[in-house]
Order: sequence, then C-alpha cells, then structure tokens
Amino acid sequence: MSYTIKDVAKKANVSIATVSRILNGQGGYSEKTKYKVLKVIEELGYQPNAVARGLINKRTHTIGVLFPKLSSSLVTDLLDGIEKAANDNGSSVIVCHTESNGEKTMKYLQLLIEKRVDGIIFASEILKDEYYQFVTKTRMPMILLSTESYAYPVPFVKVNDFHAAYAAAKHLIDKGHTRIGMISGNKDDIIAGIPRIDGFKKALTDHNIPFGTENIVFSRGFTFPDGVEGLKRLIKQFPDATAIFAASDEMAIGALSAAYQIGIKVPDEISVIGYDNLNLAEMSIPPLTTVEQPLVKMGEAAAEMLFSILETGETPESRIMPHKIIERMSVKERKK
Amino acid sequence: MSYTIKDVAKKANVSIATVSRILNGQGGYSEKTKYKVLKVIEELGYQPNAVARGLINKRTHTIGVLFPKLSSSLVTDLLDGIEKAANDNGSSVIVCHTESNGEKTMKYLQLLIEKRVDGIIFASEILKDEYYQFVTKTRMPMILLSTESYAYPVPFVKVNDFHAAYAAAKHLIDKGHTRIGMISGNKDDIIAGIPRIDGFKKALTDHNIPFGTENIVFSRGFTFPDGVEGLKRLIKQFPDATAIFAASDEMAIGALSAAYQIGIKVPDEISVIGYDNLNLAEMSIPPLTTVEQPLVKMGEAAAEMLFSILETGETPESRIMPHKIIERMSVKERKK
DNA sequence: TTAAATTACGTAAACGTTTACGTAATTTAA
DNA sequence: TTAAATTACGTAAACGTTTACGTAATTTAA
Repeated sequence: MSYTIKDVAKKANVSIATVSRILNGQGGYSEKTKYKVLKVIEELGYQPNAVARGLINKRTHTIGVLFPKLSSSLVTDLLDGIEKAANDNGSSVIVCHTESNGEKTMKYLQLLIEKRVDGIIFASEILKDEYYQFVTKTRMPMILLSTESYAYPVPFVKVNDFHAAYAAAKHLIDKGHTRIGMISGNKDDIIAGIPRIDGFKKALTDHNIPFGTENIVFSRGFTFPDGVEGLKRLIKQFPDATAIFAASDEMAIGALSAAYQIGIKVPDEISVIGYDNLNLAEMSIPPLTTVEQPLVKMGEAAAEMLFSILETGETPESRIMPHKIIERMSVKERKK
Repeated sequence: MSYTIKDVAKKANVSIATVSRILNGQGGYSEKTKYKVLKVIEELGYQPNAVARGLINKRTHTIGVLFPKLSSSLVTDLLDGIEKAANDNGSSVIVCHTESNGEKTMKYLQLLIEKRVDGIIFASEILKDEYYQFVTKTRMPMILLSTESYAYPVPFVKVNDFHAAYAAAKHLIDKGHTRIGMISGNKDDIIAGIPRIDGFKKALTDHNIPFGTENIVFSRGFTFPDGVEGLKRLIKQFPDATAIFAASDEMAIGALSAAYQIGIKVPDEISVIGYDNLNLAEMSIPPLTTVEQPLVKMGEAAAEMLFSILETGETPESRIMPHKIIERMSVKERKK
C-alpha cells in the first residue's frame, strides 16, 4: 500500500539500516547520504509505520484512559489535561467508556492490554479487586485519577475530599451561617460520598453547630436531578436552613433550579455552595460559589506520573492536589 | 516480558500455526488439541499482541478523532456516540485536541497516519486544503462530523444548519413574536456561522418581518461570554425585541445570565431560544427552549460510516440528521 | 483390505521496523 | 607513505503474529 523503508532504501541505493539510522538520527552516516535519503523520503511521501516500531521497541506511545461516563464536564476536563500531557510527551490517548459496568471495564482492560498501551489511567471510579489483579498480572503501569484505592498500592491523584468538604462548610460558617444543610451524593461511595459527608460534619461540630439527621439528605448519585430532588427533600426536613452545601456542582445547579421552581431566592433566602468548579458553575444564575478541583491539572498530573514510571521504572508518590474556594454569587453573608 | 504464541506452542507441544488457528477459530485442528492449547493459554495468562496482529493484518482496529476542543458538552456528546459505535465494532478511539491550530492539526494527522489508524473522524471544524491533501494522499478513510467541505468530496454527518436556524426563528414567530433578534456566532464561519444567519433571515422575510441590521449582532465564537456580550449589544441596538435566537446553547445561556444581571425577565419580558440542546440546556434557569442536534447519534453515524468504508471499500452517502425543537421554559407565547 | 479423500497438523516466509555485529572505506597519526 | 583508528555503511536476526503450502495421519469409500 504505502511505501516502506525498503522502498526508500532501494531508491536511495542504501541499506534499510542506513535509512533507519537516519530516520532516528543515530549517526553513523555521512551528510551526503543523509541528504540523499531525506530527499527520497520527501519524494515518496514515506511515512514510518508506528505499528512495526511498536512491535520492536515494545513501546506504543499510547496510553489508555477509563472513564465511567464521557458526557460530563468533570470527565471532560480531566481528559483535556490528560490529552495535553500525553501530547507533550509524544503519546496518544485511547478513551474507554465503562459506564461503571464491571464486565465492560474488564473487556476494556483486556483490550488495552492486548493493544500493549504503555499505561492505564483509571478515572473517577472504584478500583475493584478484579481490575487490580488483572492489570497487575501484566505489570502494566496504572494511575488512579480522582479516585483512590485503600486496599492496593496504586498511585493516585486526587484532592482531599474530606478537607475540601470541610472547607466548603467552613466557608458557609465564616459567612455567618449556622443552619446549614447538605445535599450529599451516594453515602455508600467510599471515595466521593463518605469523605465529603464526614468533612461537612466535622466542620459543623468543630464550630459548635449541632449536626443531626435533619441536616443532611442522601442521593443516589451526584447528578442534576439528584440535586433537584435533594433540595426539595432538604427544605422539607430542615425548613430553617439558610445555607446548603451540595456535594457536586451538578447537584448544586439542580438545587438552584429547584429553588427557583419553588420560589426560594438564592442567595437572598438561601445560600448554595457547590463542589468541583465545572464550567457550568460560572454559567448558572446566580453564578455558583463552589470549591474547585483543579481538574485539568489533575489530568495532566496523572499522565505525567505515568510517563515518569515509564522512564524511571519507579512508582511515583501519589499527589493530593489543592482545592480552592471560588467565590461567586450564590453565597451571601448573613448578618446576625 | 509477557508470554507469546511461541511459549504457548512449546508448552502445548504444537506449532505456533496451530495456536494461531485456534486463537482465530479458523478450524484445522482437533477438539483435543484445542482444549489442550486453551488450557495452556489459561495457565500462562497469555494475551495476544495486537501490535503484531496489526502489523500483519494491516488493521489496527483503532480510529482517530480530531476535535477543536475537548471541554465542551457538544464535543463530549459527539465523542460519546463515536466511542459507543467504535466499541460495538471492536475498535478503540484515539482523541486528538487540535485547538483549531493548523500546525497542531497537521501534527496530529501525521501521528494518526503513522499509527496506521483505520480511519479518521474530523469533527466540528473547517477542513483545510492542507489537511485534505495530506490524508487523501495516504488513502486513509475520513469522515467529517458536524462540519462539511464544499470543495472536496468527503462524506459528512451534520444537521442542516440553515433549516435548523429557520426552524428556531419560525418557532418564535409561531409563538407570536415579530420583533426578533439574533445573537449570531462568527459571521465568517461558513459552516456554523453563515447558514444559521441565513436561515434566520429567511424565516423572518418569509413571514413578512423586515430584517435590518438592528436585528442581529455578531460574535467571535459561540461561547458563553459571547452570549453575555451579545445580549447586551442586542438590547442596546434593538430595545424593542421580544425574542432572541442565539446561535448556540452556550450563547443562549450567556444571554440568560446577562438578562438576569440587567434585570430583564426571561421569558416574561424576552424569550430566548438556543441551538444544540446540550446537557446544559435543561439545567438553566429557566430551562432553555432550543433546537436539538442529535449529537450522540451523529457521533455514532460518523463512526459507522467509517466502518462501512472499511468493510465495503465504498464511499458512503453523507447524512443530514434531523433537528428538532425542544420546548422548555425560555420561550413564551406572545399575545397581541 | 486397500486406495482415495479429508483432516490435522508443521515449516517457513512475510508484515515493517531496529540493532548487533561485521567489514570496507576513509581519515588520522607516525 | 604506511599503519592504526575511525567512520560509514551492509547483512541478517529479531519483535509476535498470520497464512500459503506441504505432508503425515486419519477417515471414508470401494
């Protein structure tokens, strides 16, 4: 089909070894031959075959990324960062969409291993036993992104959910609120669910605000409808609340919508703080105050950690990325 | 490192040809050997090497996708559809983020060609001469997604922007509006800019509504800030407007935000219709009426067209996907 | 029971590179 | 000018598969 190194070699009257050496700039050839070969390459429009290279070099310059879903700003920003770092390191990224489905995940893992990607980034999801065993057996490098494993020594990059949630609640407290509710995500989610709940709880009790069952409402996930639902339930069980911490921006935006429907003014009657700082957050009405996760940077960090493993062979340290309160318009100072 | 077909062959006391035949289910072996070989494969945890397969079969079961940016719902939904269809066809997808940068785009194209992907999907961007020539020379199949080329015969999948914009404007007219403004995108964008402007204009004149320079405002792109800006300018030059067509959902949401800031009530004082039907659209306040592009399906269609080329070798017909008005709360019937 | 047909394999070449190991050609040193 | 050192190549094997072409073993037909 297309030309190979042999065609180039023949046309330039040199051996394929010479062509290869020139292509890889390894030295061992004269300037004259170099010029001659480069010219033939130009004429033929020869393109090296990365598949053949991958076979012999045992490096495909491709990494695989597994996401539970694709169409979410959160994942998208992570991917953006990963792609950027990968590109800077001369690699491509294959995206896999697991739908949080165990079977599908295993199939993807298998696929990535067969394709001999250089490494895997496993994002935003619980690392099951089965997954870990499978990829460890092949000794393929793996990084956890926006998730972590308590059971296995897999390096991860994440913010500290406990601290970030604490910061969110404290921000509300600092603004003078004392009757604060939380719309939490899934309370069985040990990565994104429990730590945020615990951080919230701790902030309240540290500031002598009693925490009871009426302060919190649990959802299935972290989605917009969960937020709509959540606000309605929270208002019912805790009508005096003056501020709310939603465990994700999507939920916070859902809460904003529900408040609007019911006729509660944000932030005048109730303040809302989110979590993530998605693109959405600055587009809402009112613009959402939230705690930022540096998603793009997290993606970059994960990819860079992978490349550092590939270079040095050493397991890098996990990275806790800094979170930050982004003040916009959805939280109002409360005068006593 | 990991085991090869040779290790399996040796351990099972057969030739590598036999192992290969069993792996590919081609027949030419007894049930007994099959069982024996499969058992060895199981024991060794052998994983076939897709790189070697790709070299000999000249099929990598990987496709490349080029996007101008990653972190946008629009792109994300397209990618979602592509990934789905690719997975159903046993292929993976490599994502490339061009940033609408010509040099970067060429580098990515080169990379994908060197990696011998089976085909390329070029999304949401103008296909430059240079790009077209480069990939055509290699005879690599290519599909245009959410864009099209007037100059070259590259199959595409898209909605009809002219018709969709016409439908949006007509929806406003049907709701009794006669003083209608448009916040358009880039007026030099021949794919997403001009046709939407023309469709809008045609709808007005077809319904005997005079169209003048005060009816429209032009932006750089199609982003949220463009929408914020756009509404402010539009209101200034066309204060009597009762309805607005924004050329993208992001712009529409921007318009909503700006209206909120200024203190104009949507939809009571002004109606807004968007374009795209992103996830955002149902999360806004009020929920956004918009014209839907079936983005996920478009992504799927593009990938499927690619696979059909790979199977049949024939160039498929381009596909115009249906658009649809999604009525939510941002447009209000106007009584005379 | 024997010949013909079929099945179940094995051998070796090929895919397009890289690279270890030679060796002829050139350059440098004496 | 000649020997030693260096440079500029070429040959061939290797990466891990698939597959065309044989052929030995088995099955079927007579």
